[in-house]
Amino acid sequence: MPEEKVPLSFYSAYDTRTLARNLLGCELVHESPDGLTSGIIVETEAYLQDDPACHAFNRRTPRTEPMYGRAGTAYVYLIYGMYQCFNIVSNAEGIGEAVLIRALQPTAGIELMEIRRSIRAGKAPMTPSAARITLKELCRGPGKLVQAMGIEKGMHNATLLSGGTLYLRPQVTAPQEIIEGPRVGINLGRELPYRYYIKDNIFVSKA
DNA sequence: GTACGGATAGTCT
DNA sequence: GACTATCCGTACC
Repeated sequence: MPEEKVPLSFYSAYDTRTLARNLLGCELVHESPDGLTSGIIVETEAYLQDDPACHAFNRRTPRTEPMYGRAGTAYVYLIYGMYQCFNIVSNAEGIGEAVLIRALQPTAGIELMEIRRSIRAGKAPMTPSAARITLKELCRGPGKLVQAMGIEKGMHNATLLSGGTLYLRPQVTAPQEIIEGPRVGINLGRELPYRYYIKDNIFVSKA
C-alpha cells in the first residue's frame, strides 16, 4: 500500500467549514509501534474563531496555541478530565480555527483498536473469541476514536504533513451525500450548523 | 434499545 | 474556584 499523504494545500486552501466537509471520506492513518490503524472520516465539526464554542474564541492561550499554527497540525485537548479529542488545524497561520474529528469507519488494525478500547474501558484485553466491542462502536465518538487510534496528548501540535506517523490519505471516492446540522454536546453556539456527516453511514456517532 | 447519573483534571479568571 | 462536555455501567422496558 503506497503511502499517499494529503498535502498542505488540502488543509489550507479552503475555509474551515469547507475543510470539515472535504475531510469526510478521507482516511486517518496512525503508524504506531504497536501497529497501523486507520479509518475513514465519517463525521466532523468545524470550530471557527468567531464561534463561542471554539477554544480560540476568547484569547490566545498556551493551550490553544497550535490552533493558530499551520494548517494540518494536530490539536488534541482533554475533555471531561479523562478523554482526549482530536482536531485538525485549518486556515492560515494566526487564525485559530480547527476541525474536530467525531467518528471513523475503521479500515485497518481492527484488532489493535479492540485491544486499545478494551484496555482504556477497563475491561480485560481481548481474546479472539471473547465478547468484544462491536465494529461500529470502535470509533463512534471523538473520545472513542482517539483511544482506538492510539492518539495521545503528546501528539498535540504534531504535524499531519510529511515526517509524522499520523496523517491523512485522500478520499478514494467522495461521499454521496453530506448532512449538516447542529454540533453535539455544546451549549454556546449550539445553533450553528457546523457538524457534517455522511448520510446513512452507520459509523456516525449520532444520526 | 433508550435513559440516566457518575467519574475526572487541566485551563483560565 | 468555576468551568468544561464523553463514555460507560446500570436500570428498565
